[in-house]
Amino acid sequence: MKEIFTLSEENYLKAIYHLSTEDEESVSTNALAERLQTTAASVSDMLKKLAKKELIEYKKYQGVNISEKGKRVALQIIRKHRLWEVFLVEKLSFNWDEVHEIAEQLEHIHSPILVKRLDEFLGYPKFDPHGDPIPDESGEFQAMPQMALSEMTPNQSGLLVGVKDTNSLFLRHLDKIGAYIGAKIKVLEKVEFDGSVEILLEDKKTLFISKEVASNLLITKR
Amino acid sequence: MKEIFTLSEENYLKAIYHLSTEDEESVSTNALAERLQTTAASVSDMLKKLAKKELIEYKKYQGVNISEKGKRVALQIIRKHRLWEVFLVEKLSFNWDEVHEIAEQLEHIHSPILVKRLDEFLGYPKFDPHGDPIPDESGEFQAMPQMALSEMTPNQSGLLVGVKDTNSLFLRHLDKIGAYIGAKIKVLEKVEFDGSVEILLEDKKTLFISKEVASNLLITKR
DNA sequence: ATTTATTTTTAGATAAAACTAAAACATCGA
DNA sequence: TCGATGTTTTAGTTTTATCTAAAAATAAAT
Repeated sequence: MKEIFTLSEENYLKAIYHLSTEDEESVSTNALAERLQTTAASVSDMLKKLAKKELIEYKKYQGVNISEKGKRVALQIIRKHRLWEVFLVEKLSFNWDEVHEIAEQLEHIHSPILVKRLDEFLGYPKFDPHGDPIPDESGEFQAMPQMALSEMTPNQSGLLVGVKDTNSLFLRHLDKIGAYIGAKIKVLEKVEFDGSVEILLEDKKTLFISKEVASNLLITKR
Repeated sequence: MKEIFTLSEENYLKAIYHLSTEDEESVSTNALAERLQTTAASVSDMLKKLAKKELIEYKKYQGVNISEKGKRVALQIIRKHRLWEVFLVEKLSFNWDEVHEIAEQLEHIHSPILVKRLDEFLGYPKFDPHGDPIPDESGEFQAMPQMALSEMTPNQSGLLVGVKDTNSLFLRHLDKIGAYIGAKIKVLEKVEFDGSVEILLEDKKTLFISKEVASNLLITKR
């Protein structure tokens, strides 16, 4: 007897989950309204609904925290989103900057068996094309210790494992400079003046990365 | 500037299209209500909406006919439905009796490029797992001349190219007796008494097919 | 050709998810 | 501590897609 949620409820849950992992604190109404491109009033309405279904813990004027139940639901949606992204890139040869909107739709397809079969078809991937971990059926995922490129010091090196921003313009910029998930990156020098970083990419090519870009690249050591 | 339709509108259009190809005449409100498991009142409401968008031709109390525009939209949804069914069966190893409900959801994903890539990935299939033709991007499809097995006469033979009913129980019965799309079938004898048919399947095995089953199997000669 | 039965449409309500405007609450600075 | 400011909630609408009950139109039957 699997409980079914509406498109809206699913999108709210996902947003609440993401915002609560970004900040440690409870999520504010305004932050949600901003994220979901809607008004605080609409958010308020929906929060009452989600609280009644025990998907969130909510006290008026105090912001929300996602409940265990809510987290389970959110992680399954995220699982589907990321699996579909892998499918689109690996099987349908989409570029990694083109898959987000389509996956936003596909993530709401309800069929546990479909997800299972898709996972199998894709060879049980652990990360999506942007380097984000894919939760398993019980919501567990591997979180590697990672840091932003902008926080590394000269002579440290590691692998590019993820991006913070998944904006299309940003991703295409990465394609252009030859950076991809899995690439080896070594920090050569940090420029005091503008916060940019000089790196060695794949032991082949040196280049300068702006502060903005560097802070959106996630690196794991070895 | 592609016009977007709601889930409901798409489901109505598809139902109207299917009902108008089944009967030659215009589609009645009640038939639609029955098909969509809703009330005549709801159908009446929706018909006004679809008519205003010029997706159907509608005169009060006279039933509906689908317009050219409506047909275009319906055929694209049907295209998506059937492509996804091929994907589920060919790539995710679903059985042909399991794919309908999932494809009912997937058919509403809006992304022309996705459909194109999926079609390519599947090798431009012309028929879905039940033998139904897949319309191309402009809505054209190959319609083979076909007849129900129950209408064939002894000694005629042909290939099983489709099923009328896609009910799960029926399809699993076909699996059990070894009948599949593409199988060669020769009519040996027709039994007067109960309308059943004795056939030779794949030049290997003879068996009796009930009248009910025979009338749901579509055969094309040679 | 009327009456009866069936089908279809309208009228009025409901539920979900959004909105605007206004009221209630919280917080921070003086 | 008490306003000023900003945040959040409530109240009242709107839109979409339903529904039930009743009215209107069509079709069937005597």
